[in-house]
Formats: sequence, structure tokens, C-alpha cells
Amino acid sequence: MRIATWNVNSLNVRLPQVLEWLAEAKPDLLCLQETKLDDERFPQDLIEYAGYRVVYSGQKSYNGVAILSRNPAKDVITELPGLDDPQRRVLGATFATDVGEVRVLDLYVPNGQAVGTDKYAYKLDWLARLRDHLAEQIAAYPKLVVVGDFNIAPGDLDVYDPDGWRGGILCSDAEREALRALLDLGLSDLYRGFHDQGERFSWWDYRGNMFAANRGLRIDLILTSAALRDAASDCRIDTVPRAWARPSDHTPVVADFA
DNA sequence: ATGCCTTCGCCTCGAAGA
Repeated sequence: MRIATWNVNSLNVRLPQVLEWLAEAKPDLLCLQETKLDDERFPQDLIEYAGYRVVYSGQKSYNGVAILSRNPAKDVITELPGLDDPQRRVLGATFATDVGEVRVLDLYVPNGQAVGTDKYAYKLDWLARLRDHLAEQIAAYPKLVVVGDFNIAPGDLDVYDPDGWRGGILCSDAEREALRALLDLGLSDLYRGFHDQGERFSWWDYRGNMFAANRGLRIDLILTSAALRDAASDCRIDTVPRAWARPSDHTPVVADFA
């Protein structure tokens, strides 16, 4: 089973890149964030023509998540229980795979804008509700994988300039503690199970030639329960699409399970 | 740096992202 996560920063703009990447990477599951499309405008036919089923929860202009899959989704959710939120950031579903039934949660965690703002408070509250939901999910589903744009760099190793970013948005203590609280439920940051070096990022700002200089952050994560961690054979960041024409500012993160 | 780039909406600039 191969699963990937990719913040595409507008599926309307990025659909050609997504179809190209699907043909090359051949994932069983691809979780997208920031589709920025109303469900009425979602390109379901073109994705199905490429050989994938798809479920989605979107809105105009902002947010929006989708899961492309070889097998059908069941038990789909589009909300965090206990959080009445018009922002479309959550998509959960269960899939049959060659490693058994897998519960998938695709997330676009709020950005938070700046420490101390209303959006930052919303982000921390959202993460607290996520923790409550994951505590239930990890008990209900031994094979749980939580993927997406977490908008948190887990540690200094995940930041090109840790001193410059320390305490700021995406790197503040409260955000990192909220991520730690998710991991403490029994989830693993799968990339770190395979790679212990720094300067491995999943997002680079469009401004200032940051990708060419490899000045980025690792904020797109694949978290797995223990059973899936033990079944994992690889986790990697595919930087190739970030170098394509008209790229997303994020690049895919991929995991394989045997 | 109230900068940089890219997206969207509504309308050619402002807001937001990270």
C-alpha cells in the first residue's frame, strides 16, 4: 500500500500536475489539501478517467480536502466531532488495502497567521479537538494513518533557519506541544523513522528563490499508528514536482507499507 | 520590511497563505 499527501494550492490550477504525478508515482491513496474548489466544481470525471475514485469536501477560494483512491471509501467524515466549523479541512475514510483495512484522516490544519492572533487561537483550539478525535480513532482503528499539511514544523531539524523561526508561527512552543500531544496518543512521524538528517523539507516559500536555495520547512506529515509504523517499508519526500512549471509551494510526501 | 510569489475574487488591488 502506497499513500501520499500533497497540498496542491488550488486543484483548479494544479490538476495537470496531479494527474502527471499519479501516473508516475502510482499511489493507492493520494490525500490533497487546499483544493480551493466548491464540490460542484470538483473535477471528479477527470480523476475517475485517470483510474481513481475520489471523495472530497471543499469550498470556494480557501481550504478543501480530497482523497483519491484505487478502492472505494467507506465511513466518510468531513468534520471533527465537537467542532462546528464551516472551513473544509477534514476528510476521513476507511479503505481496503493489501495491508488490511486502513483508516485514513486527511487534514489541512489551520495556518494560524501569527502567534497571538485570533487565527492562532483557532488553530490551537482546532488541534485540541483533533486530539480528542484521534484518541477515539486510535482505539477504534489499529491501522490508522493521519496525513496532511499540519502547518507545524515538528522540530528545529525541520526548519532551514531554526533560530530565525523559533517562537514564530509554525514553530511556536504551543504548536509543537499540540503536535507532540497527537504523537503521545501512539502515533509516529513516519518520515523521521526513516531519515534523521536535516534540510529535508516539504514546503518552500514562492518568494525569494527559496526552493533553489533549499530554504524550507517540513510541515507535511504522515502520522501512523504502531501497527502501520511496523508495516512501513519507506517514507520519502518527492521534491520533483516542486521543480515543475507552475508548481504548488508544497511537494508530495509518500509512504509505502508491505 | 507594510517587501519578495501565487492564489482567489471581483475586478487590475487586497487578502491570505506559511
